Amino acid sequence: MSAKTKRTSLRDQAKAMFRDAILQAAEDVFAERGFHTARIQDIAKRARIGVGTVYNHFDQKDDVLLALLTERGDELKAEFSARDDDPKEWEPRLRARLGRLFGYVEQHRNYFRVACDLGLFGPGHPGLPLELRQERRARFINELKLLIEEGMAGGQLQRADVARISRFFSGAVRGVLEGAMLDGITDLQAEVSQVVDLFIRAAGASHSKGAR
Amino acid sequence: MSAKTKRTSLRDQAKAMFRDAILQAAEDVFAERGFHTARIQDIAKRARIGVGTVYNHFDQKDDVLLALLTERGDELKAEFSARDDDPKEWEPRLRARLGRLFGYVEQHRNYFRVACDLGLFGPGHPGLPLELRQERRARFINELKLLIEEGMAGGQLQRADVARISRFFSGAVRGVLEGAMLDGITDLQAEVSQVVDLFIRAAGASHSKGAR
Amino acid sequence: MSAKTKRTSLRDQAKAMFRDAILQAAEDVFAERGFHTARIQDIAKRARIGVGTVYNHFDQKDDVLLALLTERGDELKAEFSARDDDPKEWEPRLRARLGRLFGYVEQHRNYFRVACDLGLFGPGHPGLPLELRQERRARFINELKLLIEEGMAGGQLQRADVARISRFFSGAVRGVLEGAMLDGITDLQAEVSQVVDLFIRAAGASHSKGAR
Amino acid sequence: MSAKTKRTSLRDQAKAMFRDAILQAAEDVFAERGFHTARIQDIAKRARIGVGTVYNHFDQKDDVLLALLTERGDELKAEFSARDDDPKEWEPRLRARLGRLFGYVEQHRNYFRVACDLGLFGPGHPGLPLELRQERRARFINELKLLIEEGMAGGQLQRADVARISRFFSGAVRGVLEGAMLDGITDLQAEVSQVVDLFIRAAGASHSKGAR
DNA sequence: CATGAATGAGTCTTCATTCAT
DNA sequence: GATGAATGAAGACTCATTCAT
Repeated sequence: MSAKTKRTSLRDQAKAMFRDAILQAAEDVFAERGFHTARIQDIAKRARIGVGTVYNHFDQKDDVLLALLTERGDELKAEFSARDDDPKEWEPRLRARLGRLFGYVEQHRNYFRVACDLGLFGPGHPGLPLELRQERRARFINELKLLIEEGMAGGQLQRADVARISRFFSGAVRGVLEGAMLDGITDLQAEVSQVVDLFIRAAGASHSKGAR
Repeated sequence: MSAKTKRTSLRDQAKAMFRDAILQAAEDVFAERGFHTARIQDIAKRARIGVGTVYNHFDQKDDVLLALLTERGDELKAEFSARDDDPKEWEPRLRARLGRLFGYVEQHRNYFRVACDLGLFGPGHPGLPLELRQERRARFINELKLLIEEGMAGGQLQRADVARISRFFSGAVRGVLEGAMLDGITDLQAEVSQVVDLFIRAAGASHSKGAR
Repeated sequence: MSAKTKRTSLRDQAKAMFRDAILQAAEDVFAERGFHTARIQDIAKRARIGVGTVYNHFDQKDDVLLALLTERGDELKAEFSARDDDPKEWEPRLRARLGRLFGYVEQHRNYFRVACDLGLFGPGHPGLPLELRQERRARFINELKLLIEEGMAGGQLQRADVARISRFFSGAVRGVLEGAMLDGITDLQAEVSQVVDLFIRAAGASHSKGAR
Repeated sequence: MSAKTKRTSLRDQAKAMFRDAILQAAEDVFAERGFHTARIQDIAKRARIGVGTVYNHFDQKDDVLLALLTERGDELKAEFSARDDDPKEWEPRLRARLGRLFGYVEQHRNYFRVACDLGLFGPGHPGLPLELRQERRARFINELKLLIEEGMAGGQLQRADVARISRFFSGAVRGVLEGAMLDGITDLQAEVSQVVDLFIRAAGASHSKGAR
């Protein structure tokens, strides 16, 4: 049984390796050429495998993108999610969580470019499964809304329309990340504190400002 | 000669009408289906003309997009540009200019969606003429940078890294516009004042805050 | 209006010519290589047109076959159908109708081969729309059954299980046609009388035999 | 040596079992989906083995079909062939031999469908090795021709063009078998006597008819 | 020898572009 | 200049075949 288990395990490992290689290659190719312009052949070549192999792991081109957005998106969300060892105070917690988010983006720039293009923040490129586009955006924005609501409930942020604030803030985050990468800035971490500072001053409660 | 001039003029008018119809149709179709997914035939059908006619006015599909982004982009930029009758004070001037920007977007939602997708703010969808993407973004961002620099020079904004601030602010503007449209908000004008308020509080000089 | 009518008519004519050329080419190519082995490219080349043109007239490969079987099948059935100037007597009528059928097959050998392959008589090649296969066969067999029933009602044929007789006879007809063509016989018409003679002797009423 | 012989024998048995399972699966799958539409994978799955195993027993897909047609065809021919204990009289002998043929078809319906499709009687589906198609047909038709010639020589059948008669009769046999199966008739044996009766009346010598 | 994942040649189908009317 | 059918290059996807385990 041990032998069989081991063999199966090896197969699964190999399978996972191919799958990962495909996703990694897709990440790069999609980022470079865009989803529609990218050819399966390009992905296969980048992954140093045959075209058919891609189809052994994914039913269609769309599914490669879907898997990429879903899996990397899960990781991204996991980074941004609250953790037990996060600071108790709201503002430091925001800094910590956003720091992890920026860190993940720094490590997965190509995924981030693709995800932005495909609707992580905004409406996303049409001509793609609508449900996918909406679900992607909702997950990130909702997480952000909850965080903002916490801030308002805790008195760190002024009471205001949460949807409005989160549109403003999520946009700012996107602008900072995309802009920084476009401007050739490599240390995204360094941008975190500025974004948080600006946001706190923008939406923070008055006494918070007075404290400065 | 007068007759000839007149006839030529009529021809030009007719020509311009076709051209406009094509651009309008392209705007709608690109917004609905995305540039790559949209077919020339779709645009022609929407414009109620033949495919060949599109090619009488544009050399290739890319050029339709190029013209759309260039011409609507010029209009957008014109709206956002400073005007003689703008308020002299910096903050009211920002409100006025941003108000016109939001107004234009409200009137040309489809163009805005396409432009966002193609690089008005960010890197834009790859697989398109790079020069176009960069030029688009640059024009808007530069205008914004100038405005921000004015604010810093005039003391209305804290001295800071202009590029950073403009990445933050341009992103926020995009987030508010795209988000509001996604959330079904029809009166974009109503969002202007909130965006400016948040921005002023975020980046404004201390006495500015105190003044509130 | 006349001009427009004329032009439309010309266009329609041209359209029909392309369509016919495609069907004719398909008939030949399908007969030579079989439906599955035939490539759209082969059909296009045989018709001296571009691949895309095939798709301007038919949605998919299947539809070319469908149109071929339907249209030629209609013609075939029309030949076999009763006509006003057919002899009143049953047996001469059978000879006349079968004669026309054989004549049509002689003129459209390739269609006949394809149709046989695809279910004119039998179950037809699987992997094709089932409804199509069944409908094709039914049309011919039903016509034959009616004719046989007439013969029984009129006393020219012995009373018997119509389905059985028609299976026997339709098979014989197929065997004679396919076999004759395989054996290199060019004058199919000459086979008609033998088939009818055999059939009459096989299934004819006793007095019919006695008459001989 | 005995041990080795035995072991080899077991191996051969096992090998034969795989081979048979593949042919049986192929028979079913080809009948259901048609040769071209059937995938090796389908056959392997139906045989509950791996794809590679199919290739351990057959060089290519074509060879599976070839073996199927050859081996089942041999069995079919063996059934139809004359046997020592066949009746001495020609007509009863025909009944006996055709009875065994129908019996074999009843037991191997799927093979029969495939064989019909691929040229047991007629030209068969093109796009396959021509030699195979012709050889298949020839074997059955020749056997039939010999039988018919015997009948003519013995005076049971009218003197006539053997090729013509055999085209008629082989077609009728095919029509009865395929038609009966299509019409859902399970007892093919019951059809034998009717086919023979019809054929004898059609082609039998006059006194033969009178004898009835 | 069984296995099934890897492979890439082969096809259908789409759609930007051309051009005769 | 408008039109829309013709065109063929390009790309997604399939599946027979190979081969490492």
